[in-house]
Amino acid sequence: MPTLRDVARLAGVSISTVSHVLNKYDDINEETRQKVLAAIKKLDYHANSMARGLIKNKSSLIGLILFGEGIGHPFFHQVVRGTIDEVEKRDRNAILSTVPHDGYEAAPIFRKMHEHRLEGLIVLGLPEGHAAMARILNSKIPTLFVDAVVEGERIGSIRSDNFRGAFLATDHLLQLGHTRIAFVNEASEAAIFEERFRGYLAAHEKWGVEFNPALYIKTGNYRVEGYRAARELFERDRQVTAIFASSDRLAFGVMDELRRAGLQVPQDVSVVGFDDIELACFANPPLTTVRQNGNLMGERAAKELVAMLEDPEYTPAPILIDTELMVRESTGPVRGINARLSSA
Amino acid sequence: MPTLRDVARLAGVSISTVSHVLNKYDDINEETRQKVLAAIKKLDYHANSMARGLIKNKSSLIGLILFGEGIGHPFFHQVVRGTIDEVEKRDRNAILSTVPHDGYEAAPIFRKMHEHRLEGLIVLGLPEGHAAMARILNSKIPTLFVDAVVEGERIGSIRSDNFRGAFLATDHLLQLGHTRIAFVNEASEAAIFEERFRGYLAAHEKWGVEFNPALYIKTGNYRVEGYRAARELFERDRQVTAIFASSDRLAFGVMDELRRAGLQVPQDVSVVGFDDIELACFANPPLTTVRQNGNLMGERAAKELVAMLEDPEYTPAPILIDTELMVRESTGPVRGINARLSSA
DNA sequence: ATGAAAGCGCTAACAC
DNA sequence: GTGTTAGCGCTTTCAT
Repeated sequence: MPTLRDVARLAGVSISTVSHVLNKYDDINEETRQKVLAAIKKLDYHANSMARGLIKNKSSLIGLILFGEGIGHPFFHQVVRGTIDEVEKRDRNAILSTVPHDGYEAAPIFRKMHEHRLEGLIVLGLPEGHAAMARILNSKIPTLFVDAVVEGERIGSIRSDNFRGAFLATDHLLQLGHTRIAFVNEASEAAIFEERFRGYLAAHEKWGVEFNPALYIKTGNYRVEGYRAARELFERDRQVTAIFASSDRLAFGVMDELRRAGLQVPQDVSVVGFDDIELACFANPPLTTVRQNGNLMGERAAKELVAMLEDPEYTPAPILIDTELMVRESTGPVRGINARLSSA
Repeated sequence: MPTLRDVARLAGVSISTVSHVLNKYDDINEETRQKVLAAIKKLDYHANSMARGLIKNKSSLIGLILFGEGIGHPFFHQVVRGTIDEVEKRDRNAILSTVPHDGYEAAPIFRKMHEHRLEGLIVLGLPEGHAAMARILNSKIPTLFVDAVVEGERIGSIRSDNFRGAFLATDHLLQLGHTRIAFVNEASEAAIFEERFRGYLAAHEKWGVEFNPALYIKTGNYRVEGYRAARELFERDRQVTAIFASSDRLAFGVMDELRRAGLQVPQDVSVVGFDDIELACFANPPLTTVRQNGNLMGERAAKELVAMLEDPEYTPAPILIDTELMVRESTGPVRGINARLSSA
């Protein structure tokens, strides 16, 4: 690979002149500039970012750390895509790392994070209370957390308006006349699920419908767990007419069980999800769900992180991204299902 | 951030002694070594990989370039995950880049690839004949192509055994008594789709069933296109009893249309997909499909690429990953559907 | 407007 | 065993 020296030699100028041309200083004679440019082109010269980074003490590298399922989670890959594209636009690069599960040895990631002098971090899916949190905060690297509520200097966070999303979903069901609305929530300490629960509660309050604890189930985040949750639900209370799940995946699991039990959606039971993953509109029936704009979240995350990097004084306030209820065909007006259930 | 110098000063030794400790040379007195290690720990020292890379002329960075849908494609994120994990194990880092579509200005990516002195490239979803191919080959950077057949020095490629997968799928249908088996194939110049077509043909030949060109449809890679393809198929020939789609997504689209037309799967029409994405087993009915082991492909890709980086003489032969037919409930024995169709 | 030279943090060849 | 030193490719004063 050619170096500055080679370019300088070919152009018949000094090394620093070439550097000035490269860095667009305006103190170079146009003629000289052209000579240099020609040499650069001829040699197919590309500045060595390691040398540049070494002297400027900047790597231009941003770490994208995915905890848990990460990229496998249908919602996260929207975020990842949004992030990557934005990071690239801002002339930086994203280094991807995954921390599959809690027990996983995350130390190598932190080592690399320091060795490569990552300028900033974007963190997805970090479970509340995970040991990594302290290490990240401790690193003093500007970080943007997606879907986690963290505050601190040079720390940003972004999440959907989960409260409003869940409120909208529940309100929609109440409006359709449902009063026995179950909520299948992901059992995680993460604030976002707590927020969704509060939205569910708030809608009940608005309509003066009392919350029935038997209708609240906490579970995992896989489809089968939605399936099992629905089963347990019907064991607890056979009169449920609507189920709100805290993710589309869980909602699909719920529908699996409903189908197995011979119940029709939405005639017998209405179902609402959360996320609006690609599949939601292809489900049978198409799923009514709360849309999270993952791409936008990824973009904003990258944008705010880069803003922090470019202004050492800046710490963004927590960012809330609008959610939107997508009404499709898995929800309908309440209808008695008692007859069918008791004869089943 | 502390430097080698700081460590050396604190430990009361020279800079090169510290370097030797770091690089695990065995010519250091144990006592000295401990002093140095203590200083490193105390200062929380982390070697600067830019300085190291500069001198060693190695960035330890691998570019993961996603063309088209990339990460959004349900099959690719398995591959991405496999790649990332393996790359990390081998003490390198993956830089992610996306080239959303053909018209997209890919130049910045190539610039960065050179500036960061990427040691190797893993390329996913590069369409046949894309302009980027020449630039990649031209860069002389060792590259591993996933799902593309490319040969060249320091170039590797990996793909599923598409021929066998398609053969197995078609053979399965023929064995069930189907003879009018449509094939909905992604219309791409990519060799992998050609291979699947050949597998389809080969199974026909094995059973002495003649290929009917009217039953072969080329289309896009989105679900709606599977939907439309199925529609066109029935306009061409109402006696189709089985449909093989070149991706699960297309298969889902096909099933959408079947459902709309009031046809039962598999009683009226059998459907087989390709990929075995997470969703396949949750479809209704669960989809019979050809499994591609994306994770394994990602891992192998990373492994082979790193092998190339570590041995400058090595160029791997094209790699074929086994495919497997997952028989689920979307396929069943033939049954006449003529009656239903003509009365429809 | 251009060049000489110092030095970013590290490795490696060579002294001692 | 340990230290000295040159230099990786670049940016950046500071001269001229």
